[in-house]
Amino acid sequence: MPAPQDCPGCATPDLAFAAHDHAHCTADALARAEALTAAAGARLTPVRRRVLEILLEEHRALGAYDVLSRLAQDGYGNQPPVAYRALEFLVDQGLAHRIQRLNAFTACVHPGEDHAPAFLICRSCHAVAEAPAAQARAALDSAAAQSGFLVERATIEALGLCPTCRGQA
Amino acid sequence: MPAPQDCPGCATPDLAFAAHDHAHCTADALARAEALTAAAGARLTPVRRRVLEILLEEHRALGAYDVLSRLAQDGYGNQPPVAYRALEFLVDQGLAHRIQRLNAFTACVHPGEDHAPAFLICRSCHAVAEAPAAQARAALDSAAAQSGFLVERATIEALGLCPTCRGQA
DNA sequence: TCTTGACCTGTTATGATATTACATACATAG
DNA sequence: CTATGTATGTAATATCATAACAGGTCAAGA
Repeated sequence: MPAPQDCPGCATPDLAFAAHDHAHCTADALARAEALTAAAGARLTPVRRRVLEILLEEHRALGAYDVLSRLAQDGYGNQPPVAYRALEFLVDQGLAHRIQRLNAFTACVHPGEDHAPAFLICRSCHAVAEAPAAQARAALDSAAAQSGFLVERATIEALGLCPTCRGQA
Repeated sequence: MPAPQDCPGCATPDLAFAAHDHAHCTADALARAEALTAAAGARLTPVRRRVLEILLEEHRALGAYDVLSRLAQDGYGNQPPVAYRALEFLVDQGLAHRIQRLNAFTACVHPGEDHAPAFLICRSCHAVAEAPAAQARAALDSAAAQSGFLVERATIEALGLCPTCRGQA
């Protein structure tokens, strides 16, 4: 088995959007997933493994219900928790990412001004502040440019503790 | 009316989480909203104005249904589109932000490694790449630190065009 | 004045995403 | 072999979001 860096695939930023031996990356990733879960004392069961395969097969983000319908085709349970639980496991194990939203709105504190906001969301009191993120945005633009990707809109959110709640903890 | 920078409130990053004359910021923001919508030839109708007030009153992000239930208390319609439409208007006018996520999952391309991913999501072909965003993350951390906010988890997403789709456009 | 057309609001219905609660199966330590 | 913890299956329901259409308001122009 080649070392990870030998795989000329998805994990290499410049090649992420380019054609590459995707089957190779997939096999490689599955093998590493087996090793990592074993090392963590967790079990990469058939459903979980299949969900990871499904995610790896696609070069895009899948909704939980997309995953679920593919699982159902393979004879697994087709109720939402089946997919959500396997996905949660993979995220916990660092094998997948959840691209998430808050489903919420805040008033803009800089209306009428051109600005690149980042949102600081306190997980304790749920306060939200809008911080200036021009630098972070610039860094993102330049990282994207490495892959030839053109950023049109960016979402930068931080979940953590506000000063007040930090003081109380 | 004081100039915006005279308002010692929400819009000042260092003070965003600190105690301040919030009523002042609110009044100020509403006045500016009136001016901005008028200048844009748009109408800040009672529902829309009320929704902005509701968002401004809270120092946190509200779900559309939260907004809706407060609207209903004031005698406005209590069907989801009432809130969604007003919120959409405010976002279009730059008076509010929508904090959103994709509700989707991708396989991690760097499992087992400590990394700060940014997601590059092509709006045309829906491909998703995971780009290294250590710099953007560092910039975010430092912007947050200005307000005394401690970042635990960050979500950095870019919506735009991948190289392939750019070529086709 | 009347009409027209643009835009705003309300309502019904439905789609899409996510979780709770509980029942069953299964692996493995003792 | 059995008890325990963990994984999976299922039903029901909660939460978030949009499509489609009906009616109201208001201002510009005939």
